[in-house]
Amino acid sequence: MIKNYRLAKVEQREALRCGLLDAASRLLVSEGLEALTMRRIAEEVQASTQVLYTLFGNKEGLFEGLYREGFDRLRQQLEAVPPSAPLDRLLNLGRAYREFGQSNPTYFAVLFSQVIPGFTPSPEIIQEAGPILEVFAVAIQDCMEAEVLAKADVSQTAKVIFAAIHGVISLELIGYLKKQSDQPELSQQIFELTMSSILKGLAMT
Amino acid sequence: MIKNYRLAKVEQREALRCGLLDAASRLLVSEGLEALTMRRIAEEVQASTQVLYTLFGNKEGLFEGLYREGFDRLRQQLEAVPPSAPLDRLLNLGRAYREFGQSNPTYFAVLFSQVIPGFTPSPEIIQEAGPILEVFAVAIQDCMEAEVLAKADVSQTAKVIFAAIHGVISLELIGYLKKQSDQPELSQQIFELTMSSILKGLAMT
DNA sequence: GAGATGTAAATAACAACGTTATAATAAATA
DNA sequence: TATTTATTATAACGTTGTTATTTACATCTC
Repeated sequence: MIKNYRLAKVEQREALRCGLLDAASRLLVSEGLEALTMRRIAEEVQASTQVLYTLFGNKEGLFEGLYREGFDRLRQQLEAVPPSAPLDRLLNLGRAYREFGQSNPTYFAVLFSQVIPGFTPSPEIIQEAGPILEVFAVAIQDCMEAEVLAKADVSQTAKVIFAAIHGVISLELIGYLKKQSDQPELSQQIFELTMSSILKGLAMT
Repeated sequence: MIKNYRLAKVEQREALRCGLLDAASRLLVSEGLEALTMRRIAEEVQASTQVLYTLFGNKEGLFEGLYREGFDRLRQQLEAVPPSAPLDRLLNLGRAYREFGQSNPTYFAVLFSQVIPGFTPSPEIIQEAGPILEVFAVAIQDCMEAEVLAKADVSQTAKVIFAAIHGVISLELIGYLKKQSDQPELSQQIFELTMSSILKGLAMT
């Protein structure tokens, strides 16, 4: 009986935690980073700001939850890429990553831009990025075994490919790849060219 | 006489403007983004916050000045790269970019991270990035003429190379390329591997 | 030259933010 | 039942960007 009470307690607590994170997530997506204030989040679930501090400690703690959520969404989007020939799959993973950034720009900013001035993501949070790199790593491993990529350190290769892709999308989201006055240079072209180039380069021994 | 007074006025005004931007720049480098508040900047030159608003309008206006300064510093660092064989020069330009990011992480954040929640850089500011891409473009043009890179659209190629390099440095600065538990993976290795791979890929017809 | 005028600066205030001290309320323990 | 603990709501504090108000001052008009 007492145990049930306690269990209910922690469950309720966890539910409240999830509800707050969910509200924060919704605010982030629908109204952007500006709307993501402690008062606004609390108001969204009709609670006081105090609960945010008992559950998350401070705003950084709440952001850690958003990190996890963001990485999870990204991972799910990557894992939803259907199987295909090794190299095609790698290309499609890259395209899925781009699509994630474009459809969730605010989450992308939370994950990869420093949206809180003095806040550097903790080692624990950085470790949350592991599964994303892992998805790329297995696809790369397949490519190496199919001999469409040169055999090399898989982890390093994954980081190289991920970084290149990430660079294009970062610049694109800020607006640095927009056309300047003359011909309309499509960001997608740059993206595809970057992917094909880096893969070509990594295919050589 | 009257003209001299007016001239002196605008000169004084411009001097004050430069002084404020300089103070902001110093604060940004020495104490980071957290210290970059309107009150702190004004205090640094012993003035009231009001002058900041008459000269820059608001904080975003002041940040536009920092954008220009940041891009200028980056351009200078790139132009300081000594001439060498085309491909070597391109590699050294990449390394200079990396060095800029590592020695000026806060400026890097201003230029490429969205440090003000609701603020997207204006087209004018984005155009400030032109000279940087241009430095890469001429080096790439040389590489194409020397036939160490395949002939292609120079502007597009510049963006591809820049994006790949930028991706590595972005991830590195946030901390995502740090070693995870086992072998100490040097970020520099990833950087060099990314550059050589993308250049190899772009060398093929 | 004296008063009107318009501009820029200093001061103080405002709204909103993250955070915390205080007080009240519920629950667990003895 | 009494007491201690934990959690919440309320209100407040300090700081932020920004603005209203006042004050100083240089310029223009008569």
